Formats: sequence, C-alpha cells, structure tokens
Amino acid sequence: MSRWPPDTRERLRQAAFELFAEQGFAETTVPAITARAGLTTRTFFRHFADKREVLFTDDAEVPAMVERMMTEAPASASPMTVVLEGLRTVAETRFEPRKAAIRQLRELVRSDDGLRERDLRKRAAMADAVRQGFLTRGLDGTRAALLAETCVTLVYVAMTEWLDSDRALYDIIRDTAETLRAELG
Amino acid sequence: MSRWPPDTRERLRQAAFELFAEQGFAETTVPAITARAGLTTRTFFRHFADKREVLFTDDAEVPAMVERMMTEAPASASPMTVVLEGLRTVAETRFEPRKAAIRQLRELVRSDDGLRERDLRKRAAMADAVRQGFLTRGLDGTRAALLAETCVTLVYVAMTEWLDSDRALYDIIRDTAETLRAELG
DNA sequence: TAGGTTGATGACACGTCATGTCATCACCCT
DNA sequence: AGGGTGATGACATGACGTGTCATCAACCTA
Repeated sequence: MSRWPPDTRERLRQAAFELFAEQGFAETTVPAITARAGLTTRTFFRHFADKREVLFTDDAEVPAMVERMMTEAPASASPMTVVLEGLRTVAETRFEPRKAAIRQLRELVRSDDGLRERDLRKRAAMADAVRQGFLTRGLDGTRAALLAETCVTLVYVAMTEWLDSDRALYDIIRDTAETLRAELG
Repeated sequence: MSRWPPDTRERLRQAAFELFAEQGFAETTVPAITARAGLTTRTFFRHFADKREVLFTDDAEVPAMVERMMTEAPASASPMTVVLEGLRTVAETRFEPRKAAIRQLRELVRSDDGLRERDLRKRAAMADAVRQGFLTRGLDGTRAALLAETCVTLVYVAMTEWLDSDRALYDIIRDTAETLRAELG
C-alpha cells in the first residue's frame, strides 16, 4: 500500500470537472478543487500547468497519434488521402466514443474566454503535428502549413455540426471536405 | 490644459513595448510599465483588459473593417472573389506599412505561450468577422464557417512567408490561394 | 461667476493564480 | 539495516486583476 491514495491526478480531474459543472470555471478556485480531492493546492500545480489545463488532458496524446499515422501511411498516397484516412481513425476511436464529454467540454469552453484561448492552442498544436507529418512526407513548408491548417479547420467545422446532429463525424468530415473543394474550385 | 498629461493609453503602450523589448514579456511587470509611463497600476487595467492585450491594440478595428468591406461588396461576387478583394485592401493598408512592427510582434509572440494564445484568439476573432460577413451575404452556416476559417488560414500562412521575404503580401496570398486550390482539386 | 456634474486618475484593499523551497516519510533496493 | 527515491505537505512569496472610494481639473449651466 502506498503512502497516499492512488490516482491523484485522476481524482483532481474528477473534482475539477464536478465543480466546474456545479459552479462554473471562473467561480471555482484551485483550493476548492484540491479540498474536494483531499490534497493541497501545491499538488494541483504539480500535475497540471494551470487551472485550464485540467480540462484538456484527453487531447494530450493526439498530436503524437497524428504524427505516427502520417509517417506510417504509404508514401504513394496523396496528401488529402493521408489526411482523410487518418481522420477516419481519429474520428472513430477518439471522438465518437466521447461525444457526450466533448459536448460538455464545449459548453465550458464557450463560457470562458481563457478556456477558449486554451482550446485554440490545442487546436494549433494539432495543426502543428499535422504540419510536421507533411514535412516528413516531403512537402515544402508552405504547402505543409497550408494543408495542415486546412485539415484542422475541416475537423473543427465538421465537429461543430457533428455535436448538434446524429450523423457520424467521419461522414460529416467528408461532406465538409467536398464542400470546400467545390467552393474553391 | 488637462489635469493629467494626454495620451495616457499611448504612453502605456509605448512603455510596455520598450520594456518587453528590453527584458522580455514575462519578466516585465505591470507596475514596471506604469512606473515608466508615470501612472499607477490600476490605470493600466482601465485601458487594457490584461497585460497581453496591450500588444494587440492595432488589430482592434480589423474585424469591423472586414465586416464593412464584405457587406459593401457587390452581391453578385463569388465568396472567394469577395475575400480576395477584401484582402487586397487589408494587406495594402494595414499590413504592408507596418511590416517591421509586425515582425517584432511575431518575435514577442513566439517567446511566450500566453501571447501565443492571445494571438490565436485575435485570429479567431477575425475568422468570426469573416464568417459573419458570409452569413450576411446569405451563405449557410457551415459554408460560412468553412470559408472564413480557410480565408484566415490563407492570410496567416501567407504572412509567415511574407515576413521573411521581399514580395508583396497580396501577391503571396494569391499564390497561396492557388496552391490550396490545386492541392484540394 | 458660482455651483454642480463629469470623467479620468490615484490610493488602497483584496482574492486568486502560480512558483520556489524545504521537510516529511512510505516504499524500494541492495 | 540503511540509504535513496519520489510524491506530497507546509509555507512563503510575488504577480495578476478587480472592487471601491476619494480627488480634482475641465466643462456645463444658470
């Protein structure tokens, strides 16, 4: 048996989510979170860089996942093919099963400017991972940045629609990609 | 003559830029800024919502400018035509004359995660203005969001290249748009 | 010109966030 | 048995951001 109860990080996350749901993000202090989790304030900041970060732990592995998928894809595949195939996996494994949680997170993010900024940063991190993947695949810098940003835009616009519909995310992504292609052509 | 020296806001901005350049953003405290400007800490926060905001005052009018241009464009013009025409004006009037300042701002933003987040928020605000413009022009929600985000992506990818080159921003934007079209088609 | 209003700033208190530092002590290893 | 390790507690500290009231030049308005 350990000196302290296990799962410190998860208990903090749990307490934070509960309190944010009960009172809102800004109204919840870090001491309140740690009190509920039975820990001290200092410990919270040992596990999360700041109060916002506790809401985005699930996305931590996504960039690495993206890079791996992009390097493993056949070298012959066209950029957009690689992206769409990768998105199919991400959509089915990481987004579809967590739809309710993502919806709840969206509401929280909408309620606070600071959270909105952090959300945008996560989005930018994802774009950067995709960009790296394209660079690895030999695209020039401009093209890699352009396609990466476009890809992330696609996902987020599609996700907005997905959260308010009953359709599969990947289907919406494909439609959105088609819409964009048509609009630019 | 007024009770206090005029241009409070501009003096604060000036002092902040100087100190950020001298010591970096994180190392500069708000009291240090107000001391240099000959004011009190409280006054700083009367003029700027937070320490970051002082770096982005120039972009404050851009969203309104975007919306105006988009409503004034002929109703017959295609979405991408409207955008590219608007971007010509923005590029020439707001970006080209401030190239050195924008370059300096980019370095600061790169040096601090908090500033990066704020920068992304400004970018999102611009995308939202464009989206509103498209909505006003009768596009459906998805299409408006998609094109707006794509437009902003275009500008930022192009700007990255522009800051390290001698070409005109608008020319780069056109090339970038063409690259995207080709890559998606 | 007297007197009231306005609006920007000063002065002060306060709560929260975030970090540095040292002590503690169950667990593990040898 | 004894030292090392690593997570947590305890405490201090400083910066950020806000609420509140006082101040007082400039501007009305009569």
